[in-house]
Amino acid sequence: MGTLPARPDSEDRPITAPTPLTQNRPTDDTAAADLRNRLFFRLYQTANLLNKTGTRALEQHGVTTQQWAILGALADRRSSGGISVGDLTQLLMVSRQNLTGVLARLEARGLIQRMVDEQDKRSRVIGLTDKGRQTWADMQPQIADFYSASLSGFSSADISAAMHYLEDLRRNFIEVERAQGESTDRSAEA
Amino acid sequence: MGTLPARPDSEDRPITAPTPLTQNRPTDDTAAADLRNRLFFRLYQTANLLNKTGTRALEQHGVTTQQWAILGALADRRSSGGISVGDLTQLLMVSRQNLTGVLARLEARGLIQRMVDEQDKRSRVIGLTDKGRQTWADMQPQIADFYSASLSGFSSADISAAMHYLEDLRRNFIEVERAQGESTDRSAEA
DNA sequence: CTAATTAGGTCAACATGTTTACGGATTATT
DNA sequence: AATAATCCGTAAACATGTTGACCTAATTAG
Repeated sequence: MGTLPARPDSEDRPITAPTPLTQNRPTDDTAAADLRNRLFFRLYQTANLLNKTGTRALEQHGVTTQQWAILGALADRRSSGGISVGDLTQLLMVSRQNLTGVLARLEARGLIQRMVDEQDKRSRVIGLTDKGRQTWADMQPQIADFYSASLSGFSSADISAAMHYLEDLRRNFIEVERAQGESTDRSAEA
Repeated sequence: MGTLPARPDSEDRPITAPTPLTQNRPTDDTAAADLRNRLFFRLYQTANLLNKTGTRALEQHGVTTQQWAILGALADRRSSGGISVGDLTQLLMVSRQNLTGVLARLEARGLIQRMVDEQDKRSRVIGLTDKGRQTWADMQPQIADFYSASLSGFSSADISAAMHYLEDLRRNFIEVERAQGESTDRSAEA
């Protein structure tokens, strides 16, 4: 490692430089930009780690974080009747094409099943199989351990506050996504 | 710990068909488990959206969020002499093999260059090319717009607090990762 | 009853991430 | 000097994400 900069350790510093465009003007502007840079970089890093450590925590069940999220959604009481693919894409914030692949893998393993919705025969209702329910139950100890380890030092208030910030961020992202879709004219209808 | 199934969402209803679920009164345990579930699910959703909207925001530059992160790290003043691949993997929290691919793409586009470190000839020093510096400069307006839109409604204190929570979470994840590596004995190191 | 819309599947191309494994060069250790 | 450890590239297999395009079936709007 040696003398090269960029130390992710302890009290690390900004990752991206304050925009060189604004030149050296150590005003509130550059400080604010720096703060924003760090926030998004933290989000990027933390998300990478969530997938890595989360998948490894459930390694013995052969379930990735994405599959974990899907199984969790299906295990929810409110999903007892099953969830349509469309609702799932909106819930997980991923594309339909991507979800098809993950669902195919889960179906191949016998954890979920696809049934035609009798109300709307275009729609497929995704639901847990008995094996899927069993797998979900088996996962709980590892999930609990993962939560405890990952939230070490977090009080209930901390968790609540963190979730609140993430929720606001998510909501803004959704708005950004909507605006981007508009400019590119993807689903112009309103 | 909680033994009830996860509920990725509690506020956004539009998940599935109307399924009234006025059931047993939630104890503190289930409420705590619910809170944790939602936090991690929010993180998962938000990360998905960050990559999606972030990449699209920089679409005109053909730069993804990952490349964005790398260019930002290289543009940092502390990286003026370049960054080693090893430092980059630690900074971005991704594997070396993954980084090789992304760096190859950036190098093919002429945005970065790899040089042999004269101090340690095993090490490659990654640095921005002039074209990379120019691209980074060109990206700044879109980055600023993206930040503004994504952080709409966030005060400086909010950003700071959100970053703090993400940092704590990240630190815990790193600890989890270390523990996982120990148990599986991947990189046995003290 | 046509016509448009919607719900999903599928296929393809691509970028990103993981893992295991091997190899080559260099540096550090004994 | 021989051995070990480190840095990095490469390869393969896999899961995950994106986009675009095309297709089928079913529902809905005219």
